[in-house]
Amino acid sequence: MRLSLYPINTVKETPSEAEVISHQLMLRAGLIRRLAAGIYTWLPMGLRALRKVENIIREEMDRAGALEVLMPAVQPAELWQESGRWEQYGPELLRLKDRHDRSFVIGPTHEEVITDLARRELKSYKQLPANFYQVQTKFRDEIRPRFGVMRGREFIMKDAYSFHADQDSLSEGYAQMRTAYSRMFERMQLNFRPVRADTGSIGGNASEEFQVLADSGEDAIAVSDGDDFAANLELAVALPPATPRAAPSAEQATVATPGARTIAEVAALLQVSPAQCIKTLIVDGDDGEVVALLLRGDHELNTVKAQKLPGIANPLQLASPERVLAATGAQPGYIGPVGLTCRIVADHAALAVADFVCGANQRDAHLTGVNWGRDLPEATAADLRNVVDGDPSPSGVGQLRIVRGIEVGHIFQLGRKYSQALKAEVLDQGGKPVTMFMGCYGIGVTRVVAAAIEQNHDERGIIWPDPLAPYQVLIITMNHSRSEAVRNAADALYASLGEAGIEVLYDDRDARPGVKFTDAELLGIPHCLVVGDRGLAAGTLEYRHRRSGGNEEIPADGVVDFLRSRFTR
RNA sequence: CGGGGCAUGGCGCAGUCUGGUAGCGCAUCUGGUUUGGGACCAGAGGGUCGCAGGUUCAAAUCCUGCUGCCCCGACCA
Repeated sequence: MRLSLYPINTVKETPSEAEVISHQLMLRAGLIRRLAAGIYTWLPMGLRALRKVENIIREEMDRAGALEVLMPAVQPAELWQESGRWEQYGPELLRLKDRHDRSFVIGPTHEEVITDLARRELKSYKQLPANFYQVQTKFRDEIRPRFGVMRGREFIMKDAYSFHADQDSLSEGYAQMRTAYSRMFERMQLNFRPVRADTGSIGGNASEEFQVLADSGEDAIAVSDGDDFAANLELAVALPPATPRAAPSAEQATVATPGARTIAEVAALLQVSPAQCIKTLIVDGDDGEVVALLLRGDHELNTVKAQKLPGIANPLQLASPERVLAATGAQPGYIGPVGLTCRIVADHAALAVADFVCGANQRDAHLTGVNWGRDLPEATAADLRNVVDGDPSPSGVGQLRIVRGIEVGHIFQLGRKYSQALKAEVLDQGGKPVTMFMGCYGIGVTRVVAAAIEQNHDERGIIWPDPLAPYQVLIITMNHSRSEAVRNAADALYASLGEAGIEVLYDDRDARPGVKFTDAELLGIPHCLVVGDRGLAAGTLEYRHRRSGGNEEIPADGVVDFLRSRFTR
């Protein structure tokens, strides 16, 4: 591809709408353009990168034995009514009517369609297991699309669905997909982690997210620095402290703390660390009563964990101030566990504090020197908090670090939720109908491109990993219009690299060197060859490596072999 | 959906408070000089100032309504 024939310009100014780096660079480098909120056109340069991602995914899906299909984006409402999601899905599901007033949806996902296909086509256990996938445009009417293509409303997803006669086969298929996913992201040279995830409302036995690590990521994940353990923050287990609680050394006392309601205020006023305080949260129980949840002052409640406790309302709901007053005799800010009559559940860490500070259950007062067992009964222990940096890893090896990630893939075992709703059955060996087990495996293809940039850039622009680069090599000419020798040499080089099967972008514009170098860095093509009169005289070319910034003179003969030795794929 | 903000040429912005008929940088086009890190000179084109009403002799500017977009929050197989 000759840049002189490429009509789309790069841009110096950062468009004001772009907040994250990948979005800024994608606009500036001319990979995408916005059409409406969360809806983007992929320009040629961006599309080539997108195709690279798609093709790696296809190759690995095929290798894992999956079969590509293409399902419709527009789906009849009846299928969604049959699965129950017509009611459940909410406004994120884009609904529309055709001219006959029949209801349709623009598919945000394809469980219904694929399950419908499976129940029509799959009749016998002998046809199982089967795995169908597609690379296709989805639409989800996100509340707040943002970060460009990272969280768009329309996006391209690879979604795969596997069908099995029993749970064992599903587990096996799931494991295969897990392997395939790891291979894909490794081939893309992304720094990623498979992360244990909450199965959420969908249920099922196992679920993992594939997270590309990046500071701008929307998800917090806990990773061990000692092994490959990684879990979504919602799910990461906080182990009970290894050291036993210290013996009481202070007497319980009531102190006046007028106006101090938060842990930070109380700790500052009393000159203690937040870790010496215990905070008490009153939430609704599932029986009309309230429950007190206790956390160490420096810890945060993990709502997913709390919600799973028996006796707690789901979804988790903080009790109203009136109910708090009725249950404790005090207002939020001055509540403590001493003397409470409601059920009390304490985080392991909260139970490990001696001589702690807590609310006194009366206005403008707190208690100090409080001790479990002596001043109040030992409470029920549970894991209630978010893990924090430095917590021991649940895997038993290493400490946890909290990092941020971009969820690019999600695999999970659906079980029979959809196959039951849509009656997708096959006959087993005994000729009896059995409901199929399903697995579901997604990758946000468009999001992967943004994530790759998020992880691979510098202040000058994109640094494509070799396998994702729109082009492998960029040729830049110096003095293009004036030097016939340069032009001829570069044309010949362009032709020969092309013949060698290398994907080449050729900057043959009549532009100043600075313009070309700056664009080269913005576009991020990994390998660059500079053709100029200087080198031609000596029979050399200048080779530049985008990532390392390296710069070397190489013999013009044997460029192809030289480049191949530098490709990292 | 709640809170905040923005809307002026392709992009980034000024002008709005204090009404007087639109400007800067980048980009684009023409000619010339330049050419190994975003050149310079001269010239040119391009905007019903988001839309609709209203006030006024006069509205980008004041008032009302609407629309779109951005940010924060709630939400997110």
